[in-house]
Amino acid sequence: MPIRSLDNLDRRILAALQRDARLTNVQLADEVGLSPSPCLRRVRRLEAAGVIRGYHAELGRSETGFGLTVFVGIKVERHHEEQADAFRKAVQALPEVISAHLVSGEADFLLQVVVPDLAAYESFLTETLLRLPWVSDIRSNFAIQTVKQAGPLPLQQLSREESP
Amino acid sequence: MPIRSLDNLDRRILAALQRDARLTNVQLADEVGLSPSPCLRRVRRLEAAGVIRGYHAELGRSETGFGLTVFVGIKVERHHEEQADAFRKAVQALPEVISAHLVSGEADFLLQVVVPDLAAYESFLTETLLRLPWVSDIRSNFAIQTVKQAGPLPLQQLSREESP
DNA sequence: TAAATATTGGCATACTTCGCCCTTTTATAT
DNA sequence: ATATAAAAGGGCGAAGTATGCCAATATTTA
Repeated sequence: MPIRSLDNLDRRILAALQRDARLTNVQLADEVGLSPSPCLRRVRRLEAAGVIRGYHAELGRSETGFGLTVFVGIKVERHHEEQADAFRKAVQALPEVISAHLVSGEADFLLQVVVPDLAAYESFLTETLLRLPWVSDIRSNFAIQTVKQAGPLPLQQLSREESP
Repeated sequence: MPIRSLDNLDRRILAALQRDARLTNVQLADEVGLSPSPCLRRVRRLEAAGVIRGYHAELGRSETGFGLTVFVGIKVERHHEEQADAFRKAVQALPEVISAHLVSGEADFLLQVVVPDLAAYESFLTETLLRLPWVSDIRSNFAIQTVKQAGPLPLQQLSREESP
């Protein structure tokens, strides 16, 4: 599907939709300098190619009752592939975990967890995380202050020569 | 502005828009069981109250040329408030940093950085991060695999009694 | 340079948004 | 209980939007 890479118009479309996913196609077309028809076709193509993975409302965490964000480093016992896979699936299924990565360094996995408060985190830690199999160590790092959140991918940093 | 807290309809609206921010108001109204008018009024109210902070396209990272995600722990020299503030502003202004939190634990700040590749990260590290004032230690944790990304806030976990 | 291919723009129809106003429900005070 | 006030829901219509189709234009390839 993704036959060619992104040209300048694509990047401008992506940047605009990343900033405001509810732009009408007419507004978007106007902003990037196309008429609505080709603009919409490009958007559909980007969606089909997996460049655009979805459109999401960004919600205020404290406003929605998630007062606490915790970054959790988890070490697992030297993983055979099977175990690692089971662990990943288990983590993926936890609603409180909003992002999770296998990482290099101190921890094996780095999770971002959102909960209403410390009490909720305590339950989650003891009743869920600590009960996951193969977990050998857990370090909880509490977010004290949010400096930046949900920043856009810096498309303008890409070399301007992706599609000559 | 936020006079009352979220009722069940609000939560269903938020959940729907978090899943798909491009739902038409008619679709959304249908999904939550309202007619379009009151539905739109609720959405506008949620926006005005800061519960909905924006609508964003989620982009594929590798598809857009950001092959490398790095979680960076930064220690700063014992901070007076002024320094901490300057540091926060500096970090906020870096496009490569898509999220940043002041955290408890090992590091003082935890940054999520996206770059095209290791070469780009090397430049960013040496030319930007290491030149920030008051930095005493930097640990780079490379994302090897993404287990979950941009998960929705788990609204269904909230006690169903926020607004009786 | 010609043909093939991809991309753009215009147009028309169906659908959507959103202000206005009325009805219904819920809360408050006797 | 009942009256009253306040809040929320629903209907309607004008203006704006989405999107398929087709012709015109630009780009690539042989």
